[in-house]
Amino acid sequence: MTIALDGFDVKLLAALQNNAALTNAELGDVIGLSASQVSRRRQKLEEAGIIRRYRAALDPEALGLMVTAYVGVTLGAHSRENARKFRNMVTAMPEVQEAHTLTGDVDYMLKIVVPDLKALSHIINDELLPQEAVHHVRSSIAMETLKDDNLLPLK
Amino acid sequence: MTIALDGFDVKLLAALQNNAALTNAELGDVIGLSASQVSRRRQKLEEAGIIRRYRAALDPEALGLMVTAYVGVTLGAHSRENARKFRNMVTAMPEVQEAHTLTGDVDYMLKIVVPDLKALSHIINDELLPQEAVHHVRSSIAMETLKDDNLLPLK
DNA sequence: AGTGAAAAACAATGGCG
DNA sequence: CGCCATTGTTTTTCACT
Repeated sequence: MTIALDGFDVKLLAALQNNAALTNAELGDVIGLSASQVSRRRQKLEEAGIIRRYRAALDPEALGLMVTAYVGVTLGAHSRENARKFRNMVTAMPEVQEAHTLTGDVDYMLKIVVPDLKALSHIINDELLPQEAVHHVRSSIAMETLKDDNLLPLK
Repeated sequence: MTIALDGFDVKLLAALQNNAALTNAELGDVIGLSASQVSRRRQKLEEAGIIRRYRAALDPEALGLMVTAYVGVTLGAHSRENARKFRNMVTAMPEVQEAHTLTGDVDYMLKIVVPDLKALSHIINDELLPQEAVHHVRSSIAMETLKDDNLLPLK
């Protein structure tokens, strides 16, 4: 399942994560390859799972999603069962964009996107805090987003 | 530039952010519309900027990017010029996936993806801290990522 | 606002150098 | 890996409701 990537592959991946709407011929122009070779390499990269999926990136504000927040969650009683329930819950919540366990004094960091502060308050007070495992929640609201492209750095 | 979205549009956007590789005919099956209507609506949504771009989502680990970190940055001397330089710098850094100004005691939160801890250390010590505006940096490393799909919640 | 069919563009494959 | 030709799909446009 693993694969050796050469310079063409890396360039192709970089181009595709920037703009997956390019045709194989256009991609070929950018990276210096023929369209048919681009097609073959793409298939390999998709099969190998290096390209996970293709996605449309949407404008949150145009969809009324005005609030992005980072929510740090500290768990209290570290029972396996409660922790498991908490993890299942955040994974299933559509407002949770990202969820990671972190080093440091906060157990989990959630990135949450919602229409307004009322919706954020609802999530914190009515969904997160009632969980048995949750001891403490601390939210910070993004006032300004300088960058949010989530483009991986490819050399 | 603004547009009225009906139920078809919302379903179409939801389907496209999940999987932009679907053909218009497949999308039509999912949302209950003919391929030609899907094509017309897509064009509208693209022109209106609601669909910002199409992207390939890549597997970070397959590309050797093993470390995700959240770095909170506190600025010291709040001179406009130093803050501007800081903002330009983080915006230009490819390792910075996201950068937001936050409410609370941390001025900026950066999501950073790098190959290893050495690269993270380099960014913090040799790029961030030498900036005049930067007073304090605190990094937390993601030990486990439960969710990282960045799919917007569409009702 | 929608369908269905035609025309144009594109992707994917195979053969050859 | 480039180039070319072929085939099948897909997108887009058009006529019509």
